Amino acid sequence: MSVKYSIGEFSKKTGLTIRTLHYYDEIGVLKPSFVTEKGRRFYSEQDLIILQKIVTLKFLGYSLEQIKEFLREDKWDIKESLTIQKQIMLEQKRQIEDVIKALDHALNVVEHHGNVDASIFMTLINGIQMEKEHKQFLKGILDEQKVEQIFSVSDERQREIEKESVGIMTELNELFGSEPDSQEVQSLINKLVDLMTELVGDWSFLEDLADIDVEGEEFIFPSPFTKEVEEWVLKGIEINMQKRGIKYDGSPKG
Amino acid sequence: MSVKYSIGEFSKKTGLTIRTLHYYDEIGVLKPSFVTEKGRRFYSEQDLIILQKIVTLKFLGYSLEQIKEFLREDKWDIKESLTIQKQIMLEQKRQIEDVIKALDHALNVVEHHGNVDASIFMTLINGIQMEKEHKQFLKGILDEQKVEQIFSVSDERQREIEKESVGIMTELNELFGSEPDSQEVQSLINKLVDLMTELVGDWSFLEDLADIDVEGEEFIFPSPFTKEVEEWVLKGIEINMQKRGIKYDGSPKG
DNA sequence: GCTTGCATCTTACGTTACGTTAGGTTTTAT
DNA sequence: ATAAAACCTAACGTAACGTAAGATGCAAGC
Repeated sequence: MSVKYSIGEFSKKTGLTIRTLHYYDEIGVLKPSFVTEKGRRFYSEQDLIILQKIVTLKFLGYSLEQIKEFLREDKWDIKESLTIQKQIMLEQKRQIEDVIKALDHALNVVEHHGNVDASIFMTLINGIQMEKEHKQFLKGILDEQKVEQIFSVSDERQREIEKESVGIMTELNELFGSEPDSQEVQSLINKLVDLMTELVGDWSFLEDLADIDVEGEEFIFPSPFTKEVEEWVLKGIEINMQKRGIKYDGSPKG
Repeated sequence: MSVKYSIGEFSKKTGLTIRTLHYYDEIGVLKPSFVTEKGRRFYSEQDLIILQKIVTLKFLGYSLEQIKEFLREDKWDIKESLTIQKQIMLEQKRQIEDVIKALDHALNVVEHHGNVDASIFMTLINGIQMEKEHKQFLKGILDEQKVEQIFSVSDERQREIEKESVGIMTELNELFGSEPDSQEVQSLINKLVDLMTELVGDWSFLEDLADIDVEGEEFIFPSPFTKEVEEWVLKGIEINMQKRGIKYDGSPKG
């Protein structure tokens, strides 16, 4: 037989570590075609071919357990298997793209503002993170057209809004303690409400939302402010809404 | 204090399992703000906010160990951290895209031919998998322009070539045993050589390659045939080359 | 006060694909 | 013969939990 390679040679030839070859032997995905009485492993040309398959299938994202089965019976439905695998990979890609988008927007803000308050930062990321689920969630409540309209703002504009919003929130944070109906605070809140309005169309759907019983699922919207600052800001928003002639009850639901 | 939630309630509110909360407590990333003498955990509103951060940072792909540090000192350089993270995610995305491309091409072939011989299949995937490294490798040997020219074939055409090649390889496999210089075999080999020539421009670079000492790194090109079939096919190629008036020595290098 | 039942606790092993010592044996080279 | 490589097995470590198993705790009904 052609038991050509010691494990060291085989390792160099394949680029896999000796430990990996030991492991493959152990779990039975590739046992060397010859083992001496004293336990030394020797691999053949045929083993090289099998390993080639293993490496290739690993590249496609299959687990060693799956690969083991594939090698056992070469009757596996390649087409179905590939299709499933592609679906899995596409899903992973989508997730990564979401993450990259969030990182991108976050960087956009950070590059403009320098280091930002952690809570505000988290709110920003969360908004992006939740966009899809949020959208899906709203589609179950409102009509689809409206939801699409709400989220119709361009990516570029969204970045703008994010930057400005973060700036305003930061300023609000710093103004905490002053009068909620002061000129300065009201001006900021005005801008913030305008920005949010641009982002979500109008806020009337919030009233629809209020009717829905979300059963402790308030975890969806984290606040960018501490408890006290939030109450203070809410007071400011209430005043602002009254000035605009819109009823808005910011008090917590009993 | 506001020790509002038992672990069960907290679990429902956050969507994380009790086990996960136990684990976060264990590794110190989130310890409940109150624990009874008998060990019962109770979480506060503040804990909710911290957990919100944890979940958000996890979404961005950070490890719990990193998150722990981030939470400890809120002086972390957000910008640098985000930039690094983005690079990591982009790299992951690239890798997944390579896999998807390979799966895609493979499916393209399988859908056209039905289940294909495993070895041929592996060769196909491997060609795609290795494309980048291969390209990089060749750039170290040949001039860049030539390398680019070699890989200039369109994606669509590449799929065509792959389908046809697989078909020919399959037929060759079935014809094994007949005379290498028969009309049928030579016709197939002719087509195969033509296809390969289209894919890689011309083969003259193979001669340049022969001068390079690759030191046991032949693992790069797996064969789509078994040992015997390969020898038989090589004989056919040799004959074909002679007919074309090109010297080609398919015999193994001593 | 007692039992039932649910909530919660700790302990600890399983998962994936190896990396990394540690300590002993075998083969090869001098 | 002896030293240096090469190789062996055994076993723990990794990340982020899932999944029992078995022991307590606690509120409610009898």
